[in-house]
Amino acid sequence: MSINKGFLALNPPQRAAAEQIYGPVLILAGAGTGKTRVVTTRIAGMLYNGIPASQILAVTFTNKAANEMRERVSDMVDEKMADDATICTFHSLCVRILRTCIERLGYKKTFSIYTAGDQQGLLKRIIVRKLGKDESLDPKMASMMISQAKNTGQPISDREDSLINEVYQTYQKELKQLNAVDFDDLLILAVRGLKENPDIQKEWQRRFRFIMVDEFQDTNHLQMDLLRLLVGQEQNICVVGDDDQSIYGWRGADITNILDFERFFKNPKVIKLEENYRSTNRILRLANSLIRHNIDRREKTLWSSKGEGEKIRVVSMPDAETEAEWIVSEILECHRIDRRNYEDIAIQFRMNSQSRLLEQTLREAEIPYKLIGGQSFYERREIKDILGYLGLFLNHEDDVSLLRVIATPPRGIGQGTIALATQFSIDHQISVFEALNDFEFLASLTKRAQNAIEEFCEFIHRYSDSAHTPSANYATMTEELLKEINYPDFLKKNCKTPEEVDIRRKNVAELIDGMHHHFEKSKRGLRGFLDSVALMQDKEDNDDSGKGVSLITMHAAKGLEFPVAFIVGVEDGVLPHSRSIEEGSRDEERRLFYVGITRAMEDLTITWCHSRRRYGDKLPCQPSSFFRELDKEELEETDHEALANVPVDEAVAEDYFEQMKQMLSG
DNA sequence: ATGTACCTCTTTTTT
DNA sequence: AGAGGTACAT
Repeated sequence: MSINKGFLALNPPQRAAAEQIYGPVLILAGAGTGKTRVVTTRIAGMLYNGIPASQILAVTFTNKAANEMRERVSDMVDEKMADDATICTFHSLCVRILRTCIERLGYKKTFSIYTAGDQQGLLKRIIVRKLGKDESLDPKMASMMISQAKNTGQPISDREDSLINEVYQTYQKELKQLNAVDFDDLLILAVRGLKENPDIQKEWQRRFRFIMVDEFQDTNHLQMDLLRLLVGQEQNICVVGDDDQSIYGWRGADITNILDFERFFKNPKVIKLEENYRSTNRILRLANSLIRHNIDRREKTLWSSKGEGEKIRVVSMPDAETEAEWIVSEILECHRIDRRNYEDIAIQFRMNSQSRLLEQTLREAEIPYKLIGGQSFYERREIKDILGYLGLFLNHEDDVSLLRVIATPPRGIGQGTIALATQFSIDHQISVFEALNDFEFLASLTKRAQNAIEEFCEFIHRYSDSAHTPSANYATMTEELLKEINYPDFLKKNCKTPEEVDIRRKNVAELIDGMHHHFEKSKRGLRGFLDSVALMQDKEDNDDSGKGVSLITMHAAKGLEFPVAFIVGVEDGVLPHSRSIEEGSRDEERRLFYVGITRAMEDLTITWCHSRRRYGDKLPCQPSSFFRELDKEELEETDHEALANVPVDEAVAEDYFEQMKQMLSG
């Protein structure tokens, strides 16, 4: 699309938002109101008007969103014109800042980025060391509390001598010794780097004259600090968001950033986008009726010119098994009769564990599906193993990676030896790798263990050398590495089924492919590859490129749209989730449901179950209390019993006949 | 050092 | 019901 056509395609408020490039701008963009179109047209327009791309910064939350934005901008202007614009996530922006100035904060330039998995591994070790085997503190819980403390700047506990506080202190100290930072540190350190070094701050301020932020309702306190440090005198900041879609409060997102935007940036131009281009009016009215029950919000009323549409079906089910089977039969009918593509259909749920049953049922019906979210590609064991090796090559202080790979595959260094090395490293305040290279430590071991360790160290040193050579092809190096440690055999041994071997092999091959690709495309070397991998929490390469029905959490569905949508398991305790009720975040659950509803373009079906398996046994359920808040006018409520007694639809029968004929003639 | 059998805990949501 | 971790046996 050309830039002129781009502007012509915008409605008046959208165009106003795209044309206002100076001063603070707040765009309140309701669901489906074309905010991405506005942002991309805005950037393209700036480029077209001669603003150098290098002065433009657009920040998103996911890599997927960043890539999409870059592509759409490129489509509108001359190729290459957009190349110099910085379009990236908050976290990768911070990495870019830190790779140039982290030494001023007392870290080494070679620092590693720890993912959630690495972080929990470290926390677990600390907790076990402090409390012995019967740890009474869940590492996951600890990581959440630490993240909370880091993001809000509040103390982690009201008591300074509390266990969690001690764990937190130790964790932070050890991270630094490991020459590693976690996700939250990326933000904290970048903010500190800018705050404490006015020269650096000036440099980045000068660099980005125009700043844009997508999904602004998801920003937390630190991200706001970062933005305020980056925005220069001219105050050219434009944020886009929807307070009604703020669903990441549990991760520290601060909804007041958008509700009180004026407090941070004076006299902003506020533009509301309320024309929805996605859904029928029935769907929008249903969504409006629900979200009205939230008090603290910027009033918006979505409308569309898409007509009324069908009523929203609410169906009650005896149990989740029946629910899955019924939805599958609906999907089949939708595909065969209405000639819908499977890609047009999504099943949304509150928690990932709900997907299992749906997956199984879809598989049995031979309907293709893609599971979006779930375990990230980079969290898979085989991938973590390989990345562990590579991370260790670049950062010998990275104990977490070392401990991960030292016995993977086993090489004659057993648990006992590893425990001794860890203890020695703690006693002498050195890394485990240094301990393994320490003469005094080696002398305390059996000859056999000494040999195994010596061989391991030689191996690490050898690969570290080539890993540090910038011109060396790290993809090829990794292939050699895998051959040398005989990883394929190790994989085969550790898989239960041949299919599993196949999947894991494919994953490894995909990783290597990715490395080759990165090596040819990017100049940032192995470190750059590992950085981008660590920040690739979202799963864009994963599954959403495939074909089929989408299985997706409502969180992951934000920003997507589907002609036909199902929301399953809408019961008290699931949506709203029981944990959220305890935490008093019912409003956020309501917004989550709102997000789910507004994904639907034409057809929306909501189901709930009278009973559901939990931890193995069946428990009775109540329909979600949110049903009371929905406008009954837009609903068509039935239960499964009633539906099951309806005779086979004539159209269905006809379709089967048609299929038979095709089979016979084909 | 590796494999097996039992035991535990799990279910929010994820950059 | 399933996964992952631990303990014990080989």
